[in-house]
Amino acid sequence: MRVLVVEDNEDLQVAVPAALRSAALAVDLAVSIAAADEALFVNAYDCVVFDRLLPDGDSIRYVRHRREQGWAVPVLFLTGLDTLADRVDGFEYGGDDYLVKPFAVAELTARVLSLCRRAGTGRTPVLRYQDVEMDTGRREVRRGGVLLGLTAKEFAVLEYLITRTDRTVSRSELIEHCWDAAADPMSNVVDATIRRLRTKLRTPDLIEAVRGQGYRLVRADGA
Amino acid sequence: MRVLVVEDNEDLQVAVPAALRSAALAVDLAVSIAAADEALFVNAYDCVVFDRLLPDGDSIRYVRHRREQGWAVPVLFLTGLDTLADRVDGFEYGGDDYLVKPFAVAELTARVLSLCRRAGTGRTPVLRYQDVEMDTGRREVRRGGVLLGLTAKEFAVLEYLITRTDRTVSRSELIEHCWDAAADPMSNVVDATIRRLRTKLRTPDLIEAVRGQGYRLVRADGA
DNA sequence: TGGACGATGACATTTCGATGACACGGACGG
DNA sequence: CCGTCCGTGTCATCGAAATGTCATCGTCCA
Repeated sequence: MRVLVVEDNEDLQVAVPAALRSAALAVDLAVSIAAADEALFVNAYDCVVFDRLLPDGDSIRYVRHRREQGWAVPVLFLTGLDTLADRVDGFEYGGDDYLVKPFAVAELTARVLSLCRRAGTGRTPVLRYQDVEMDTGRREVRRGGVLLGLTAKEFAVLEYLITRTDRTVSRSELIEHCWDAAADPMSNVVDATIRRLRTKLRTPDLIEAVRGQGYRLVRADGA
Repeated sequence: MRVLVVEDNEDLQVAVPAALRSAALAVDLAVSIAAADEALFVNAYDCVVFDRLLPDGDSIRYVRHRREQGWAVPVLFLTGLDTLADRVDGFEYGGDDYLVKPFAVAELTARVLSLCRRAGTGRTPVLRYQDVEMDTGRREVRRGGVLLGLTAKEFAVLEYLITRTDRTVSRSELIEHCWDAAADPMSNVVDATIRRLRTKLRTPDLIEAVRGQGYRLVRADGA
């Protein structure tokens, strides 16, 4: 899951991405509406975190504008203006959630995860595939009850695959959703991550490679 | 199925063809309208993906021009100009579909496949010929319910034949639609692929050779 | 009966995924 | 502040699968 954070406050520019990354999200940062527009132009995000007030304007106006054109990516606004009127504005103008400063980064993380999930295959806090259980809230994965120590990237990739069981997912799709803008689409990062995942899962063929297409988890009915 | 991608952005020049190829499409690349015109003159394509803005002009003007001459190949425009007015323009001037940047390459692939299919046998998700079923979305082929492991080329050739049941398809036509520009029309790649297909289909005469003409699938009513 | 054409199988080449070794950088603890 | 560990990305290499090439054989028809 990939998130764009649009924030001009220097403290939050550090804290917010850090918190989201530790939740296995890929995070890009933009410091203005113009920069955000550019990033949204180039990449596919699963969620956007907008500060209300940015150097080049009020982000609500921007989001409203995009919504009118059918843009559907979930948005969470951060704001210090905590009046009820503003809160209403946030929702009316295309915001999906709202967080009033000061806020706990943990809370932000939880809300962003929820928004990402909402956009995807219907909010499931615990994902299952055969005897693999992913607790997306705690960021824990168990295989047959045994806790596997997955890293953030491994978690992100497995989550993406597991929410798309039975579908083949291309490398570029994985890069697009599990890595941030710094990722090189030509490298074999995905391969490397898949390999580490397979090792930790202790069953290499749980994740199947589809030659020329990508990877997939096959819905195994009986087994 | 063969697709022409017209794109001047270097990142997309890599990513888009890669994604389409992984969907078993043969892809050629042009970097300008002039190059595209040349390619369209020389080869037959099942679909064209046009970037809106190219170094030598707006591709919409070009497509409109070609449409006026009766040109009917499906076109998908990629654009960053996401105003409603532009969207309308895209359709009015001969575009069959429209994708606003940023887009997920998976989405692009899905739309292109859909356009290719629409142009052919009118959007059939599952193609059938006798007891052969092709799931074009999933890229799977079954014979009497049994999954056959077809490779990308085999799939492409069978798909082309099956959507033209009862018609004889020449080798050059197959080369043109299932291979990219690098293919040598004099070689017997087609023969080799047909042979492998026959083997996997387990019935050699399912694909019939027409001496001096090419190959065809015959609509067998009783059998 | 000879020649053109398709079928076939062996083999060469290319492509792609798997793998392990290593490099880099940030986090953390001493 | 330094050293170590861990997560992550990169690279070279290997091997298997896919694809392309070639020589040969069979067959159909003039």
